[in-house]
Amino acid sequence: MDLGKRLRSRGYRVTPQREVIYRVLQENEGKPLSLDDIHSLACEKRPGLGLTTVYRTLDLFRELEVALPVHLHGDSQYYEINEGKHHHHMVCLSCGDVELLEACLIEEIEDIVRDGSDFMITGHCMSLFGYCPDCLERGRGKGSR
Amino acid sequence: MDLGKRLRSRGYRVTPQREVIYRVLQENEGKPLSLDDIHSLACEKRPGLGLTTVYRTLDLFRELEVALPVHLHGDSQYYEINEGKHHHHMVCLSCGDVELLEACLIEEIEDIVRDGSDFMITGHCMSLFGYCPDCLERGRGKGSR
DNA sequence: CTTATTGCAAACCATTTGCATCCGG
DNA sequence: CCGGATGCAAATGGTTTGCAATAAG
Repeated sequence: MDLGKRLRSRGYRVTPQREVIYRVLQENEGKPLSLDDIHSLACEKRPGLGLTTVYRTLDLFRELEVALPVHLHGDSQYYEINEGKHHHHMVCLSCGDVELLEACLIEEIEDIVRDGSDFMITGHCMSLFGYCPDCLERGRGKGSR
Repeated sequence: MDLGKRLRSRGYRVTPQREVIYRVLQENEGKPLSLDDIHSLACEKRPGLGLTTVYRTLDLFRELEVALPVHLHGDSQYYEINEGKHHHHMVCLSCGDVELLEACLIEEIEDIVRDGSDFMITGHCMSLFGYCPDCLERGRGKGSR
């Protein structure tokens, strides 16, 4: 599970940029990061690291399944480190906070699909939207946009 | 449930462009369309209809909940008409075909969330990925990208 | 008539590409 | 050394904005 091995075994090189970006993902396990987030955080550790490198490194990490793309509401792409623990996300519509949800009903869903169609399911994505406890408490539960 | 009423009651005007775009969505119920899809189809009915108008009209339709944004794999935004029938999608990774899935386990998921967190769930999205019966038959079930 | 709507062209901006330089192995 | 990786600058392409002309009510 060490980055160097994973890179070398596929013929890729181990560079400080890749290590820094990996570290950023590791240190934010459970918190999906946008490419800009990753860039800023990586720049703190290695000033001058180019945004282009972040884009290219995340394409690579996704290919190697070192990182997983996360689909949240909105346009921008988020990533998080792949620790092999499947989970979903709950996104607060008020503050944008993301909470993890370890439960997953994919097996039940696959059963339903199997009974109703010949589709072969190989993957899925799911996100929940709502309001986090903090925002509910502060009365930002509904009206807010 | 007529478009004219829905528009006028909110102070918007009924234009041929909006009617054409609405008709395109109606005629493709169950098939998520990209903005370009909508534009091409709308242009068949009304040549010269601008792409900008498609963007603006879908923002409006989304606001009025006449259309719903659909999150599939990939980058582009898809839309489908909102007929009030909640459902999800199964996307074929080989041919891109989209099949509807009327089943939804949101209530079960909400139960799980309620037991494990104080998050208040108000919405969700889910998509399944895999291979459609046709592609499986043609042996495009796995290896293909 | 009044003003929302449209369509065009220009502006925007996130992402990608080309390329000279750099550096991992 | 050699070829992959990086960072910059330029190109790209989808989406948005400004604005004059058009048309809904």
